[in-house]
Amino acid sequence: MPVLDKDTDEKPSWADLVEEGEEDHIPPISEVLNGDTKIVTEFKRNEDGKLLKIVRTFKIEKKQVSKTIAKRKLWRKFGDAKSDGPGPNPSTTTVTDDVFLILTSNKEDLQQDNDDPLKKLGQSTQKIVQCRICKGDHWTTKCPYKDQLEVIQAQVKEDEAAGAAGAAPGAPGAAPGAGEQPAASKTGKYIAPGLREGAANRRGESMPRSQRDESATIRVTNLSEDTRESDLQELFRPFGPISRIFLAKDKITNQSKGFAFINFVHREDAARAIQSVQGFGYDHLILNVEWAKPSTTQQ
DNA sequence: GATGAGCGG
Repeated sequence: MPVLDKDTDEKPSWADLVEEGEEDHIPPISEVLNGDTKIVTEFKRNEDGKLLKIVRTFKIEKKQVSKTIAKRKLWRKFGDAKSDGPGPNPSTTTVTDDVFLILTSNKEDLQQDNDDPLKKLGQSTQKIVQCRICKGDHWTTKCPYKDQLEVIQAQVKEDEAAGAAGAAPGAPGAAPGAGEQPAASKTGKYIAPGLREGAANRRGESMPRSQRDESATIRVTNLSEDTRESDLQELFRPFGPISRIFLAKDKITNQSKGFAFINFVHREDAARAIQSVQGFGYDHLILNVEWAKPSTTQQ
């Protein structure tokens, strides 16, 4: 900018004045290129006023520098480095190794990511999920053997409790980590106590179904769009304790879909609710209430 | 006229 240039030319900064005063007879820093070596010669005055010549030799690695970056060498320096020559001043600047950024969104990388799973699947379009129980291609929670697993877990828990109480003579695996190995079959595969030969079938004895009890769930349809969960709560509370209310809503718009599920604690209460609220006029609409079918994901 | 959502790995 011409205006700035004028200013700086006419009124050098205090720092520059001091520098100039000190440097009156000091030759400027110079760089000489000699093949792949750069020799930088600098003169300095030490504390005693003696002139020192500092020669630094740099080995230049041949690199491809883009034109845009090379142009920066021509930029006018400012501040304390105003009088420095082009390029980095070795007395104030350390040039380190290049740091390369690894861009993970690289197209090639993405391509590779796509390739790998395909290889794994052996060109099939199979789902990638694998059941931990039976190795089938469904989630573990959807496994047909899941109930059995529940029994195993329940049995293990029971045994742990029995062992901790110090009772139950002959109960194996008193506590995990007690140095005792769990009982193993001839094949070395672990078999839960409840499933071992001679064990009584105690399926479902101690553990309640992990799934929500849907036997006391009713479905309410023909709700007006501005019905809220709290409204349903008020409407059905008189019949008995409610464990859950689900009002179907559009995930994105949050708009009510006009039907809801009410989980009562007691099935009798649910039955009475159906009896009473069925055909009930609510918000200019007539409600429809009936037993809910188990949800799609219920087993 | 509509039978929920989302969690894992």
